[in-house]
Amino acid sequence: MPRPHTTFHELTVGQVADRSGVAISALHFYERKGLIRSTRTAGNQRRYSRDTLRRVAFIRASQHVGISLTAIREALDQLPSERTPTPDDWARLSAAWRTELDARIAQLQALRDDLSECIGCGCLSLRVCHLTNPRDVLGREGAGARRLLSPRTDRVNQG
Amino acid sequence: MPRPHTTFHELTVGQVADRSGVAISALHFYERKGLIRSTRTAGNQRRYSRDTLRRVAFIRASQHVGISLTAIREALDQLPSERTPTPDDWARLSAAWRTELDARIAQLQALRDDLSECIGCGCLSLRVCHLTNPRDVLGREGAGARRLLSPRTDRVNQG
DNA sequence: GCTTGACCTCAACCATGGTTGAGGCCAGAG
DNA sequence: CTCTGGCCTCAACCATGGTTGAGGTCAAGC
Repeated sequence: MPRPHTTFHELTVGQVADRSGVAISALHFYERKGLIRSTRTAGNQRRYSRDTLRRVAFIRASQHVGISLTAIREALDQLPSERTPTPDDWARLSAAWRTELDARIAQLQALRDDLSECIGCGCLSLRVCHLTNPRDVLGREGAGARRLLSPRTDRVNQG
Repeated sequence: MPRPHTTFHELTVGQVADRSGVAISALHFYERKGLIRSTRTAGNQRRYSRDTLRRVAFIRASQHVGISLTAIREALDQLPSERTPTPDDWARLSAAWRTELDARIAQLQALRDDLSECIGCGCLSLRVCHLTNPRDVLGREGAGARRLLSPRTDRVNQG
């Protein structure tokens, strides 16, 4: 079984796929969309640096929270491009995501509370109900958050 | 301006669109997907009963929470088919949705808390972190929840 | 009886987030 | 030196949630 040659610090696409639990096709897709990067061997094969595993984990985690790839890409673009991100760099991103999450949780809670009122009055339909009059719910997420949680095949990170 | 003839209890698709803030094309789409129903006039035009406004409001509200049309349809299928749903019928649905919402909020909170830990340790990537090891996050939502909140054009229910 | 606007159907198209398959290259092992 | 597994590209396809446009009908009003 001819296995591709790699140095200690490089991973093939297959290795990243195995270790991250993400399909090769998805990795290609993420690369096309600018979420991850690779170098190429003389034979035109992709090689990923180890921190790609972190990036992929970050991508998946973020998707779980309902964030679009575009938004995730924008977040990742904040990472330093010319050095390997430090734990501190990741911590900054995580902190930003926490804020995101707090906001989303607050929205859901507001919705839930409105819904409770609606249960009381049976009004779930018109003008009275905040739920159905959501001009005050906050900002712009665009389309594309495909799932809130739990995609069909989830086993990110075996190792 | 020839306006379609309607009785007091029937609404044209245009009226439903205006009052619900949902595009006519979306109403057609919902009907194809079985989320709403209409009768037809002799001239083959749709007529909606008034509780369609409630249904549409329910659909939009549910979409805001990230629930797919398929799931919404299944919920609506629980409504009595041969009589107009009562406030109580709607209350039962709303209660079910509240449970849904509670679960989603709990998920997001768990994710957020994991994330906070990750910030502490800078681990956001591998095996250690619950966030990236989500085999325990709960159930099956399938694909398709397109947005968590706030679509681009939100003005449901003017009247 | 013609115009006009609201409505109809059906097919094509858009974006997101991917997967699948065809056809081909590269490299290590026998 | 060939076989084979892993990788490559590119195009097509899938689902969700719709929108857009072409071409045609229906009915109120002048």
